[in-house]
Amino acid sequence: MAAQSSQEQISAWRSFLEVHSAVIKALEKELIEDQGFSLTWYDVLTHLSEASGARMQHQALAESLLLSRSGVTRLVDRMAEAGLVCRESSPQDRRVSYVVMTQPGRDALDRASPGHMRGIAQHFVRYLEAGDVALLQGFFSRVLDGESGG
Amino acid sequence: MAAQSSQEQISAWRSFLEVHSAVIKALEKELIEDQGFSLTWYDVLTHLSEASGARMQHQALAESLLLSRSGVTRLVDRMAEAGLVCRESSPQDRRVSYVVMTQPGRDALDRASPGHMRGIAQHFVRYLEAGDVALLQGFFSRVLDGESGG
DNA sequence: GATGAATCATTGCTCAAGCAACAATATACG
DNA sequence: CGTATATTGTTGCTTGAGCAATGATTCATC
Repeated sequence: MAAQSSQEQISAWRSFLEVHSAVIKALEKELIEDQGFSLTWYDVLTHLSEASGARMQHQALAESLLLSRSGVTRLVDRMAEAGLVCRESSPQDRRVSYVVMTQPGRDALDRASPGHMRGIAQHFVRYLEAGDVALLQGFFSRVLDGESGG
Repeated sequence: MAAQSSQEQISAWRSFLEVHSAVIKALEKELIEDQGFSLTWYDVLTHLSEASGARMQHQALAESLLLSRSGVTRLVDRMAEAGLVCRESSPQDRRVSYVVMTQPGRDALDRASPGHMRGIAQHFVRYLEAGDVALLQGFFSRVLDGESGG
């Protein structure tokens, strides 16, 4: 690794940023045009749909979404007003309140999913060549392992 | 490519997002602690330092930074107030105003750069293994080529 | 040369997110 | 038990960004 040009590595980092920005903007635009909600909302619905009972604590949701707790509070406010989720307080611990996906939330996710998956395929996955996936996953895993622990 | 699991590809996309978030947050935190300004400011200074005459039109800066023009207007407002850049109107075309890096801006970039490069190395580059850079660059280039044109 | 269309930067407004402070509740420890 | 500490979600405040509308200027076409 030491022999590689630092220039190229920095350039890879910059490209990483550009790719992220370009792809995110394309996906967000499509999602909003098609379904009227943002990638963040989609993310919430996805995480809820994968959670047991379609419910998560605010805290856990914040960690999953890489958002602050206050951010999640307001995010859930908006999504609850739109009817996609609702809150339920826990009987065991009266501090916590769960975010629960409603049926309209499930419907919204089902409606949005195919198009969004197509978007990911079109703006990201289609540029992957044979072997890229494994290598990317390896790299990403190393980063996430390393960064989560410090 | 068609034979690859769609599941794995989506997973790669998700990891991409997580990596971006984790690394950006780490770098931003370090930069603010060390120098008191954000990644966006750093980006502005970098782009200016690479431009001929250390000057760019708002328009060009917006495109480079992948930001809106109004965003750039306010961004430059703040950076000008901090003394890192200043504006100069063009005599040829009186609509355009250039953003010019000041000496304090150059100094700030020089102070920030080594630490930031170290940060990129530590949070991103160090996880690259032999061959990763070329392959990543290939992939990123394909994405950027494809996405810029449509 | 004059008039309509396009381009550039700015401004008003809104929105989404973070931080710090807070209130309510739970846990630990004497 | 009772008190100190920690945790959970919320709120006030600030910040940074985008969209749409605006004003100033340039370009194009007649």
